[in-house]
Amino acid sequence: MRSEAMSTPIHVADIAQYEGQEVTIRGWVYNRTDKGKLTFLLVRDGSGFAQCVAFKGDLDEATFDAIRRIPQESSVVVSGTVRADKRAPGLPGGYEIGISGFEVVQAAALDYPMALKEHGVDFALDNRHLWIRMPSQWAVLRIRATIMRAIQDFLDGQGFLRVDTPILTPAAAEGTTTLFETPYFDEGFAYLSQSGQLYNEANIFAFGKVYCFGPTFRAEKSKTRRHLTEFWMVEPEIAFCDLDQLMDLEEEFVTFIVQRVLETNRRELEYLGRDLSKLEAIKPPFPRISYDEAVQMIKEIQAETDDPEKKALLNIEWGQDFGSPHETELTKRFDKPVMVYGYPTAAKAFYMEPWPGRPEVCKSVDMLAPEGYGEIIGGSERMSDHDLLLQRIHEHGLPEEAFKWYLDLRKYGSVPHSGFGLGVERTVAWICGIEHIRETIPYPRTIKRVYP
RNA sequence: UCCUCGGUAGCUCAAUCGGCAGAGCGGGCGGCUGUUAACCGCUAGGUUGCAGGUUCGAGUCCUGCCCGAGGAGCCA
Repeated sequence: MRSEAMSTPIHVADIAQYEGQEVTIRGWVYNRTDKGKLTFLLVRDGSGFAQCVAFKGDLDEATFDAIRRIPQESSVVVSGTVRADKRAPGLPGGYEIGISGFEVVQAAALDYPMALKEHGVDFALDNRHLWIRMPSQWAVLRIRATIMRAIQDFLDGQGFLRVDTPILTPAAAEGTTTLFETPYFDEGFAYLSQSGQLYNEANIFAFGKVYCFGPTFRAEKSKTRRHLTEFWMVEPEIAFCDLDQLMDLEEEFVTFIVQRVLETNRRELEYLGRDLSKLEAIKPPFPRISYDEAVQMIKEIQAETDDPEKKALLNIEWGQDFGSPHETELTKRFDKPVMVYGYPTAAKAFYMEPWPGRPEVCKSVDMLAPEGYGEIIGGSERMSDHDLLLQRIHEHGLPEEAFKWYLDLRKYGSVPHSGFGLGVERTVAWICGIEHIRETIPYPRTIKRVYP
């Protein structure tokens, strides 16, 4: 056995740079295949997966025997010579290590529960702490990290200042959604934030362009593949910005994120089987259609549908918000995210600016991802007039006292301003092309799950 | 909260009309120099979600309950 000190410690991701050299990797045995006098170990080290090959004739008996018996997921230190071989699986793959030295850090217990095949969702999630070792989950979470980074790089590069907003907040800001409640000393109760937007609006008057980026909580009993009770949202807010400028920003932002993932994680996308051409097509301009046009399109789609069940689901009258079936059918007509603007005022939050000359419509915009992934962005131009905002607060039955500071923003130098929120997990699901949003966050929280 | 589907070995699933509880993977033992979730032989492994009921006999039929899934509503 050659001394480990003689070989270079490397990360599997860089394996191609070391062809012909003696190297050492430290990691875990993802899979083992025995073949007579030959044993293949697929070893992962966090940066990638590399095949290591042991040939009985090259090793002393004790070492070969140790390799042959090493249980799946054991932690190991492997040294050997890197060689190119087209047959070698792995990520990146195409290179393998001919084993000359082998050291066991810990032999894993034999009852490792994750098989190298499909698992039911419930079992996989019960074992999420182990599931993340699988290459599919590893790929998704690496792409998620790229997206988190791209979000910050884009906004920082555009002159936005990250200003953090509180997670513990006073009573419901919008009064529409159910919030998680927690006892708060002598103050009664505090609530986990569902949005940093109202604080962002205060922050732009100090910093111009800001964003907040953090976890968000919704206590709604939503049981779908698009919902989590804890999810991440980035919310930019911009002073002196109208709805058109907001849509310009949104499409540049989403394009930047998608292109960054294509540059950084091509390998991961390919492993996931993502159709890269669909992502490469994501470039401005994105289609922009009014709510009025969208309703018209949905009615046309409904008329063309033969399936009576689908026909019923697509029922819509002007004034109603879109449900998931409407969004799905609408986005199937486009190969880029589509921006739907000008929703009915009654269907949206109280703080949205009315459409000039059409008070029944407001200056809101939702961005719907293609391929049926649904809404990834909700945004609007915010109401800038103090008296109208106060009227809306009353109309919505909201406590004026709680909004005193928010109304102040319209007293001391009010300006037209706009902002939006982008849901990170839905964006990850769309870019990765995966079905369940719960695979896009390391430890998903749903109505039925807070473990592990 | 409502609708639909599901719960059988550690995992993924099968079990015909109500008639002996099965397979593959994973584990153990053995074989094979190129495996890609290898393959071949042998082997261990069961409170069929829970509680009742019908029946000579229930994984299967009936009643109630528990748990899970994804869809509606709500939203990102």
